[in-house]
Amino acid sequence: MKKQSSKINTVIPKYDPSLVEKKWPHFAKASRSKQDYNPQEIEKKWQDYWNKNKTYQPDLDANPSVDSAGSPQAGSLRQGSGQAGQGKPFYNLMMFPYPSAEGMHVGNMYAFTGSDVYGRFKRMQGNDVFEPIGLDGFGIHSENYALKVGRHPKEQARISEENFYRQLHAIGNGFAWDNKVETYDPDYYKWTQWIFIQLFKKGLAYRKKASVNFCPSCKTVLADEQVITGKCERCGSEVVKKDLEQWFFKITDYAERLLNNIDGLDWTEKVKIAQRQWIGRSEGAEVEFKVQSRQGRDKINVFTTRPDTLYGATFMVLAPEHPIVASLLNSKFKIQNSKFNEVKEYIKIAQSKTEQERIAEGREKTGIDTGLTAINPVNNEEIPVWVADYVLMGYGTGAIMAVPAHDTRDYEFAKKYNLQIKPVIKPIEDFYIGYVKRAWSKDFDKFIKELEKLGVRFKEKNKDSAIYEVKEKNLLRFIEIAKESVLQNAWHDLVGEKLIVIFGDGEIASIELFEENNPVWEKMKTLEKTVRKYSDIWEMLYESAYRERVCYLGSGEVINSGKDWEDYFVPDAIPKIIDDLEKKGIGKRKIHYHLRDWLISRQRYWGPPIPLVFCENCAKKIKNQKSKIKNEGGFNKGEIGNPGWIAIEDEDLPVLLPDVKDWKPKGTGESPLAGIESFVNTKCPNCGGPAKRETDVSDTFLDSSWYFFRYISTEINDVPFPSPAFSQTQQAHAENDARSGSTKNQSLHGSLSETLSKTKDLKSKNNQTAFNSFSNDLPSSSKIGNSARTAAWLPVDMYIGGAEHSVLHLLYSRFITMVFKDLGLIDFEEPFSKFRAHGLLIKEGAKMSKSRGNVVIPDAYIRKFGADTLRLYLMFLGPFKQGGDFYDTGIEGMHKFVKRVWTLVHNVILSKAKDPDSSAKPQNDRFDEAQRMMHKTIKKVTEDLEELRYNTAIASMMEYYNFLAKEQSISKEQISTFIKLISPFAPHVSEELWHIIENQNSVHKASWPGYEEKYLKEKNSNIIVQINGRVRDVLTVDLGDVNDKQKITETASRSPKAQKYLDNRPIQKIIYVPGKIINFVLKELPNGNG
RNA sequence: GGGCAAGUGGCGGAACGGUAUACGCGGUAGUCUCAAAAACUACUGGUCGCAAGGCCAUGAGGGUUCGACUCCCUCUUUGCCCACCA
Repeated sequence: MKKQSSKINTVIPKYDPSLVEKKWPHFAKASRSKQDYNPQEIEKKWQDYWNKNKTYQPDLDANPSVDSAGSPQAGSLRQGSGQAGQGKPFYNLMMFPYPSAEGMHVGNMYAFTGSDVYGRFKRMQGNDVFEPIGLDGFGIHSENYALKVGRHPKEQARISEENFYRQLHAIGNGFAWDNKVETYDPDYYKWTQWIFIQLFKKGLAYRKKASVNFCPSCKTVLADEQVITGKCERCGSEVVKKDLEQWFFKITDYAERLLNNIDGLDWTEKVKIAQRQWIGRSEGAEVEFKVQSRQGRDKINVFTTRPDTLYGATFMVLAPEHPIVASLLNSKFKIQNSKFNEVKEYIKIAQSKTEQERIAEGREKTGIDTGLTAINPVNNEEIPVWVADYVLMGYGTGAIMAVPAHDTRDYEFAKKYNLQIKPVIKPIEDFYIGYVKRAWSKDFDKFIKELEKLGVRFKEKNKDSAIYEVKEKNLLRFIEIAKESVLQNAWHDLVGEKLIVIFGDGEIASIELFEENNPVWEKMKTLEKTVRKYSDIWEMLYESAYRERVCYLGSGEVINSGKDWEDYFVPDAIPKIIDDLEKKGIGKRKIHYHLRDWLISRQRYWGPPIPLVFCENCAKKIKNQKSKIKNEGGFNKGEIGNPGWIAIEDEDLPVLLPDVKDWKPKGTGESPLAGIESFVNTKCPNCGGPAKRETDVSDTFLDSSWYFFRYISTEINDVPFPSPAFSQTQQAHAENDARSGSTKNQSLHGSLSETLSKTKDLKSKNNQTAFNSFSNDLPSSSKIGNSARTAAWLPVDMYIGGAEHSVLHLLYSRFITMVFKDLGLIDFEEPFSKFRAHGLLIKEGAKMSKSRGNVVIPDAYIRKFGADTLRLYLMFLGPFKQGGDFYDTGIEGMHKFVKRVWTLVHNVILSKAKDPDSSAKPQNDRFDEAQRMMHKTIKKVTEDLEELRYNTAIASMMEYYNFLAKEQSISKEQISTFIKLISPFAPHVSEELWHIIENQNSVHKASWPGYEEKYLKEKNSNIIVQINGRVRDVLTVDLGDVNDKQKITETASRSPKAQKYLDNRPIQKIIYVPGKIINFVLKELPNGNG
C-alpha cells in the first residue's frame, strides 16, 4: 500500500451550523456543546438507554418455530433483520462467575468481553441473541471468602452480588438482565434440590463410605480442588483423610455415553481430550485369584489391561482399604501373630499418612507381606499376597496381580522386597541401536559408512548422536564392527556414554558400555564375553536390561506362558487370552473407567440442603420387605436402594437453608446444620413418623450443572425450565413475575423463624399452582419433545469459558443434561453445541494471583479510560483463545486509538475537507481504493470474529482507520461501516457515534455489513521474482496479464535486478504461481556461489 | 511419569507452503510551544556499506520442497492440565 503523506487532522473543528445542519441533521439535533470524548458520560448514557429500551432482552417466546439446528451457519454473511425477535434464536452463554466481594477480576472481564463481542456480532448478523448472566454464589469458594472476612455468607452474598452486578453493568455487555439467576436464591436451589430428588428416585444417588480430605486446623472437610499438594488451600496445614458416609451420583453409569458423544461435539479439541482422559476408559480382563489360608478359601478379583502377562504375575498386591485386608485383621484368615501385628501396623500407618507425606516420600513404595498366598489361575503357582499403598482402592478392584518384569511400579516393588521377576514378553525382531557421542571424529564417520554397507539402516544422525536401525540377526556383526572401531580408537570419545537399545515398540534399556573409571579395553572385554556367551541376542540384551534395572513395557512375543499362548504377538494375544479365561471361567472381559462417581455431599453450610430425610420406620419396613417392595410402587428406587432415606415431597421444596449464626464448619465431620434441632427433626413424608433431615449440602458443581436451563425460565416459578413434562404449568408463569422482589430478599436476610414461615407460604402457594402436579405426571404421562421455548433456545449455541473447567463443570453439565433427557424432560442430551475455551490473561509476564498481589481489578481502568477502551485492549492484547499479557502502557495506546476514532468521525461531520457527499460523485482511483479497503476490512473482521481472532480483527480496523484518516474525503458509508465493525468491541462509543450520524435505533441492532468479492480485487498484481528461491525483485503486473506465464516470464527475466542474478546461467526450471510468484531455478554450478 | 500447548524484534504479538516481523507498545529525531504535556511527522530486527545494495536472523539439528515460522523426524526449553489408573 502506498503511503499517503497528507496529514491526519486531529483537531475537531468548531461547530458551524450552516455547514453541518443540512448534511448531518442528527448531529445538529444533538446540539452538543462539547465534542470532547468523555467515556464516563457516554457509557452511562447508553447503558441507561439500553436498559430502558431492553435492547438486549429477547422475547423468549417469540420463536415458536422449532429449529433445533439452532445456530446459523458459521461465517454466514446474510444481512440481519435488524429487529430483535425476528431472527434465529442464538443462545450465547458464558460461564457465570462466582462472585467475591473483592470484585471482578480482569480475567473475568476478559472472558465476558470475548463472549459478548461474539454475541453482538451474532446479533448484528440477524440472530436473536440471548446472553444471560448470573452468579454462582453458593458453595465453598464463597463460604471460604466469608470465613476469611468474618462475615455471614448470606451477608457476604448480598454485598458481593451488589458489587458484582455493578461491575457487570459497567463493562457494557449486552446481558439479558431480566433473566439473571443466583444459585443461592431459594427459587433457584429449589430446583437444584428437585434435580437431586429426580436422580435419587431414578436410583442414581447412593450412600457410601468414602475417605475425604479433612483439614484438622480448619476443622473441615475439603474438596479435592482445595487441597494443594497435600495442604489446605486456606491455612496451609496438612490435610488428612477421614472416612465418612457420603452421597454419590452414579455418573459412571453414563461413562460410555459421555465418552462416545465427545466425538460429535464442536468443542475446543484440548477440552475434548481432557474429558476423554478424565473418563479414562481402559479395556482388559478381570481375573479371579484364589486365596489360600489355613482355615479357608476366598477369592480376589484383579483387573488388568495386560492379561498377556498373567504368567509373569509373581505376587499380588492389595490396597490397604481392601475388604480382604479388613477381614484379615478380623482373623478370618488366622495368620501368624507376628504377621498379624505387622500388617495391622502397616495399615495403620498407611491410613494415617497425609497426602503431603505420600508426596514427600517421592513414591517410594512400601508394603507388607500378609503371609497369605494366592493361586495364579493360569499356572497354579502359589504367589505371595502383599499389602501396599501404591495400589488404590478407588480404581479397578483395589487389588492387582503384580508383573514386575513388565510394569515399572511392580518392578520397583519387587526390587525393593526381593520378589521374583519373570519375563514373559519378548521384544520382537526389529530394534534400534544407538549410541551417544560428544564429538565426531573422521574415524567414526568411516565406521558408520562401513555399517551402512552392511545394510544397517541409517536412522538419524546429528551433532551429538546417531541412531541406527539394526536387525536382530545383524546385531552380532554390528557389535563386532563396533568393537573394531573402538580398537581403532574411533570411539575414544565414548567413555562414560551409553549404548541405548530401543526395541520396535519402545525403549528398553541403556546399557552402560563404558563406566567413567574404566578404560575402554576393560569394557570391551566384558562386551566380547557377553557376545560369545549368548548366541541368543535377545537374551543378552534382556540380561543387560535387567542389570540396568529396567523392565520391558513394550509389545512383543508372548513367551514362558504355556503352549496355548506362546509366540502370539501381544495385540493378538490379549483378546485370545481373555476368551480363554472366559471359557475356563477364571476371568472375564471388563472395561474400567478412571471416572469415579460424583461425590455430591459436603459437610458445609453454604449450599442447598440435600432434600432427604432419614426415617427409622421406613428403613425397617424396606429392609423387612425388600423383595416385595421391588415389585410394588410404594417406594422409589432411591428409597429402596438407600433404606430409610426418603425424598422430600415436591410441594415441600425448597428445603430452605436455615439462617443461623453458627454456620462455621464443625470439627466433627458433620455439617453445621446438624446442630440445629429445629431443622433436623421433621416428619417422614412417607409414613408421617419422626424423621431426621439430611444435614449435608450438595456440591456447588451441582448448582452450576444446570443453570443454563434456568436462564430461559427465570420468571417461571413452578417448573425448573419449560418442558412438555410441565405443560400444565404454562399458564401460571405470568402470575409469578413478582417473585424476585419479595421472596428472595426475605429468604436471604430473614431470620430462621422467618425462613421457616416462608416455607409454609411457599407450600400453600405451590399447592394452589401446578407445582404438585408435575410430580404425578413424570415421566410417564409426558411425551418426549420440547416446549417451544426450550426447543427454540437450547442447546446452547455458543459457550465460552475457561479451560480450567474442561473436566468437572463441563462433564457434570453433560451428565445432568443426559439425565434430563432420560427423564423425558428434553429431547437432546448434549447441552453445549459449541464450546470454546479462552486463554489465560497474565500481568506483565506473570500469572495473576492474590499472593503475587498483581491481580488487576478493572474498575480503576474503566474509570480512567472507559469500558470501551478496556474492552478493546483486552481483546487486542493476544489471541483470545490463547490468552495474553496485560500491560498498563498498552491500554494507553488503545485509549489513543479510541480518541482518534472519535475525532475522525467528528472531523467528517464538521470539516469541509471530509465531505461525506463528495465521494459519491467521482468514481476515481481514490474512491476505488477506499471501497477496496472497506470491503477488505469487512471480510477480515467478519472472518476473524467468527473464529474469535479478536486481536487481528482489531489490527485490521486500525489499518482501516489509518487509511481513512489520511483520506481527503470519506463517504458516509465508509464511516458508518467502520462504526458498525467496531461496535461489538466498543459498544458505547460506537452507539454515540452511530446516533449522531444515523440516528437509527441502535448500532447493535443494525445489520452487519457484507462484502463483495468484486471490490476486493486490486488493479495491479504484485509478482515476486525469485532466483533460486530468493526474492530479487517485485513486478507490478496488470491484472489482465496475470495468467500469461510467457509474458510474465519475459518481463521478469528482463528485470535488471533479476538479470544481475540470472547472469545468463542455464535455467533448470521456472515455477510460476499466477499472481504471486515466479521462481527461476538455476542449474547448480560446481562451486555454487549462492 | 502421562497428556496438551507454545518457543518469531527491546516488549505484546502478525504471517492460505510464496516479499517474515502486520497491528500496537516502547525508543530516537523532528513540527507546534517561552517551556512542558498532548497531538502530529519520520525512522526503528541484526550486520556490512557513503550509497545502491548485500549478507544473517522465526529455540537447536536434520528431512521433504523450486521455495519452510508454517509440513515430517530428533532434541531442547517454557507454560498448562492430570498423575502410583494396574
